[in-house]
Amino acid sequence: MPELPEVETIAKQLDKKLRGRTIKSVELLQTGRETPQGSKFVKAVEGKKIERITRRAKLLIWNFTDGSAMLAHLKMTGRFVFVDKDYQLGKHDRAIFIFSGLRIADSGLVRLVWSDVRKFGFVKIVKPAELVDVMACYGPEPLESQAQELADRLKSPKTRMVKAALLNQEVIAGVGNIYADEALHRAKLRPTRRLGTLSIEDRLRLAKEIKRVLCEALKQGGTSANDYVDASGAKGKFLDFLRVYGRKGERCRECGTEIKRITIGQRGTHYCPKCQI
DNA sequence: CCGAACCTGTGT
DNA sequence: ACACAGGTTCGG
Repeated sequence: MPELPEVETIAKQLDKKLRGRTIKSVELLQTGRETPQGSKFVKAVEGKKIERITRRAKLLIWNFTDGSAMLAHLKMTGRFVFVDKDYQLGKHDRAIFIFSGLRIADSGLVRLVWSDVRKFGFVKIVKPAELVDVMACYGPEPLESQAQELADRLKSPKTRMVKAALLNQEVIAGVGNIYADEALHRAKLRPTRRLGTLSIEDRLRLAKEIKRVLCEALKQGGTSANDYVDASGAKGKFLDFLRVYGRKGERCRECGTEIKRITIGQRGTHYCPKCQI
């Protein structure tokens, strides 16, 4: 589900609410997607003080004051949502985190629920050294990099389709299926184009559009195409601004041509056959 | 490189 | 019944 704008939105909300707090207790409702497993996980997180909560690629990073961290990947349907004391447990809830210092008077939000319908997501406790490795294994952060640096990442392998390259987190971090399609439309490039066929201008234009679309989506709190909600349970508002994603059969907002849908790397891929060459 | 796998839910 | 869903990893 969430890509960079959605994960960033959640990271900021969690950071604002939880920075400086201590994880008082954790209730594991369903085991199997946490590391270490079961009671070891509970033992590893309880009592940890949160220094700050950040994002790298599509990973949420809960930095603890002792240098260790909890990584959380939401994959397709993962959620972190603040709930009040009257919250009724849902079928797909995996854990509830309770934080010290949070009172009912604090806008009534006392607990954070981690849920995940499809169970692809995970949380993992890592030591400082492993955290360094994880941070280094991804490509550059698009919102913190110059367009030229991103453009340079899109040179090779020459035979790779540009859409596939955009989905590879080692090339550029945080771009997923929605924003790959949207950036390619804005840059007027077919998703099937091979990297080797892109001119210097093409790559720079694409890099700029990647930055632009991610920035605009972030301002709208991300895109709720299916299940996505932020930590307050609210949907993202960028859906209304999408130009191709999920618009198969509808008219291109630029030229009126019918939006096509093809499959690249087992992912639905949307584009305008007239605007995108 | 491609397809399958991990899962559940929803829409046609 | 079948296609499809914001992701990633693994095997062939």
